[in-house]
Amino acid sequence: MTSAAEETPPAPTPPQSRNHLLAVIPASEFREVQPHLTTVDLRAKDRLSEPDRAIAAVYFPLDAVLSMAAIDRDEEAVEVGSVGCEGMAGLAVLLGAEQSTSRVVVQIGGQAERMDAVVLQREARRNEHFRRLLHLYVQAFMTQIAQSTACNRLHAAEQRLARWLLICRDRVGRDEMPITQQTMSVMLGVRRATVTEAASALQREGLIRYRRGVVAIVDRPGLEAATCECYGIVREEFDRLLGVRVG
Amino acid sequence: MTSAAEETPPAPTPPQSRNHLLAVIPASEFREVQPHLTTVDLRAKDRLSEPDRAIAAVYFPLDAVLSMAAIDRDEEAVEVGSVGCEGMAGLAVLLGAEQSTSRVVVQIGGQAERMDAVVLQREARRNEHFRRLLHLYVQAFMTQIAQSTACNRLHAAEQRLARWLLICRDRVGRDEMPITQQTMSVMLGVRRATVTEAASALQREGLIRYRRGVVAIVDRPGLEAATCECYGIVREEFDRLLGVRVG
DNA sequence: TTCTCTCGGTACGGTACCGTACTTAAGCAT
DNA sequence: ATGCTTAAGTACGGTACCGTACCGAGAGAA
Repeated sequence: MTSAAEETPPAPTPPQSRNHLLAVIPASEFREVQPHLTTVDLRAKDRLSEPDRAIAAVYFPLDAVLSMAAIDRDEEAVEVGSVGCEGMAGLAVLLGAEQSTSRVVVQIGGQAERMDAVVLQREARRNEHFRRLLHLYVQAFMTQIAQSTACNRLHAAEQRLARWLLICRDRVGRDEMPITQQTMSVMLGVRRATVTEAASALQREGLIRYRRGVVAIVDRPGLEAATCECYGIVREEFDRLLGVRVG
Repeated sequence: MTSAAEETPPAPTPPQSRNHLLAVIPASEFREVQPHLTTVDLRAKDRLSEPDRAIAAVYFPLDAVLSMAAIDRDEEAVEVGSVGCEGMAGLAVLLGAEQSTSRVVVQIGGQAERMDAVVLQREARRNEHFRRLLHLYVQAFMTQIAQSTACNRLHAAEQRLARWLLICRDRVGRDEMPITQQTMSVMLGVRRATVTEAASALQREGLIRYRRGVVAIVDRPGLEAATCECYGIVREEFDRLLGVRVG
């Protein structure tokens, strides 16, 4: 979205999709997949799949951000990974499982392409590039979860909040994000009061700015310096595997 | 290993392999895969793959237990998942990535079947059941990591130690395990002193017994009651996906 | 306007850890 | 036996969280 479209020469072709996975498969395969995609509007807090219930469809976010969360039986949830325009939610379907133990919720509302679960399985079988790309995404997503496992054990709340904000920013593609401290506290697995303390520290350092229900990143390099290496490790791995140039 | 083998009728056929993934694929496919397997002896602390280095081979443990660990750049490691006779180490290869950001170390020495990385890719392509099974294992392994992400955030060291011991026991198939508190502290991402405290609490409660370098589970149901639900959630998911009846 | 609801700031005691460091003891080799 | 190496127990002050609770303020609705 450049502000002066007529100055820059037109891109060779406009991307097939705002979702990166759909954008980079060959045009011939995209044409096979496209008829099975439905663009849907997702609202924050919508639940797209529940633990131990069949997954009806997979989602390729365009500008929505989804969150995969593991839950305790008392509904206590912690985010294990997030999905934006770089990926797809519903990997269990791809891997031949019809359900998973985690929940997918919409974290930031927006659009996504929806595809029926059985259609995904069929298309992944038929289209080699699509299948390969999705498999690489599985590996990238595992990297994300694995790093969070370590991060949750080793790093302080302020660092993890900084990481979470950076990840979210990359997914959503904007510096300003509609999100409450309550939501962040659930994602990070800490008290809301801890988020307040960490967020006000980051604001005091001039890295973010926030008001009721909205957080904005004002100094991205500074925020990257304030977070742990987990952010960079995962980001580089996404880049290496998928060539995603997010953010 | 029953003590009176002559009393029980012989099993219909002896299993193809002590590794569950290799055991349950059809005989015809196993015959294709078998020539590419090499049984190797692994010693504790051996490293089978390193972050950001090409993965040369995948491993199907027979009685060894492997550990996948995410690492901080200061060599600080935390376990993100473990692999025993129910699984395979080297999933990145299966998914088309030639490396991953984590390290695989031998946690408990023993035997494993080794298969060349490129051979695995070829065999997975050729043998449908093998491929499907491995994909289900990827999903199960992701579940394991995801649950650890939450567990590391929500549960106390004593519960997590109990869970770790149960998982390890299931993998190794024996109640007595050669493992030091130092090792456990790294796996759990806590101080050794914290492991000492948690382990002596479990011993005081009569759930485990240990001496220098060896831990034994003496009351498995009790230990299951002492751990968090994460253990059961992951175990049930392995069972559901792979029909693994471990332990 | 005012009402209501949700969001964010703050406080207070409690605790489960942490880093560090020293001691004791087990197992092994000489 | 003797020593050496490594595992495990213990201690002590410090801190980053926790649970809970209350309060003020922003924002949309009446």
